[in-house]
Amino acid sequence: MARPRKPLLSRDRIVGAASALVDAEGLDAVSTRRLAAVLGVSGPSLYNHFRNKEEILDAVADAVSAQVDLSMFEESDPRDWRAALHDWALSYRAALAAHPHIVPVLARGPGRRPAGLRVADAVFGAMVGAGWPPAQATRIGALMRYFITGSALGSFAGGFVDDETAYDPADYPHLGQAHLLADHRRQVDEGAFETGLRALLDGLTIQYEQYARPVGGDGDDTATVRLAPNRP
Amino acid sequence: MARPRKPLLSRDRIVGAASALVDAEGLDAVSTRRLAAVLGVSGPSLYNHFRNKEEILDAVADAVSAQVDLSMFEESDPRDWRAALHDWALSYRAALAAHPHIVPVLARGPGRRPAGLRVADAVFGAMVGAGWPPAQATRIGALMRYFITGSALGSFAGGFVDDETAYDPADYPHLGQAHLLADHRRQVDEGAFETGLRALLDGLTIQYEQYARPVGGDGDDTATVRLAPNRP
DNA sequence: ACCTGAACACCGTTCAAGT
DNA sequence: ACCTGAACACCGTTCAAGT
Repeated sequence: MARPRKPLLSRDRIVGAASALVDAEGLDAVSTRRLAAVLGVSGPSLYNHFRNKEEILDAVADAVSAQVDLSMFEESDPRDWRAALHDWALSYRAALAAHPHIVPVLARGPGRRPAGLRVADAVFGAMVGAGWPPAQATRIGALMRYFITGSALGSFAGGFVDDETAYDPADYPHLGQAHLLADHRRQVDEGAFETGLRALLDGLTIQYEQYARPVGGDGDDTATVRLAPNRP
Repeated sequence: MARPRKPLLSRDRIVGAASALVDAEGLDAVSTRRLAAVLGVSGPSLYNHFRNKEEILDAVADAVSAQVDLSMFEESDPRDWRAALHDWALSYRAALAAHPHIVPVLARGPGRRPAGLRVADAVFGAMVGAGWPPAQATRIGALMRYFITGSALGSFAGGFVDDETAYDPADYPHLGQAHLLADHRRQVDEGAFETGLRALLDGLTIQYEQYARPVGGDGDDTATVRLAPNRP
């Protein structure tokens, strides 16, 4: 059999199988040959639908970005930038946490991935709409990304080994309980994320009062922006 | 020739060559065979010094962690946790920015890497010494890691493509200038890092007043800790 | 257009053999 | 102890051939 009358493959089928493989066994488990085998075709068939393996993984990453809820940026009062950012961060993190193995691919930046770009666009637009100067809105999009992808990638607690003898008190005087972290992995990571997110939003609130005036307060929908020096 | 009277290889030589290869050509360029060729030996020789390729890359990552300055945690007044955290974050980011390709390996967590553990130990010890409750000190270590590694990994600006046609205004109404980001890559990333770091420290300062009282104010060097609920 | 098998230039790792 | 070549079981990708 050379070409079937109905195509065996589609971009969506390939992305679906690749996602499942990434979730189940990690990035390293994805080879074009294994992926093709799962799909019941031979390895080179994939190249009729994607230029190379990287493009397949990019599509998997973009499918995760597509899961991020952006509705809070449309619905809410533009003055509620803080609440919107908070809810978006939770949704973003939840999407990444559900597919941790693809995060390194996603963290490289939006590039040309449509869903990733929609996320960047929505955040930037909402912050500008809330009265942030564009340069600051760009920075907010970037720094939130740093924090969220960093938290999804690192799994601080999971990075420690569950082995009491691994952390000699003579070498690391304060890490006596570190081996316990592996157990409490989820709690520690979620606690750190919550604490960090709250700190970030509190800190940005302080900066907001220096950089901008909110928009739309009295039916005036143009941003009244006051530029302030970068360091107060 | 089978075994030379003086060893051709050492762990340090291997790590040095691997670091250079990672910096020059990225993670994917490091294969055991290429690395061995650079070192003038055959591929399997490396296995006399490291168990596998992953261990070599872990050692490269740890060499980067070893560059992080930790002196601010020893020298400073324990009450200056904020200044110490700030300076440490800059030093950490600088170390990662100098070797961006190894960041994905480093971001997986300290594991058993000695230098990475020294970093975690120093931060945790300093925060507890400054009066933070241990659970909060753990979270601070984690969230700072999230932010710093996320910023070193993502290069938000570098993630955009320098191509005016890539970001159609119909699809992404707010990304009209996005293709310019590639040019200003360093500025945007550094600006976002500074803004985020300041926000994080401002936010933590607010939380500090709820969680703890500073230590050593009147020659009393035990922490007086008041536990507060996680959400105020 | 879409799939195939064969082929090319690679991989990481094991292992017996050498000194 | 430390290096070697041979070998095994893989890779990603190209390409001519088939329908």
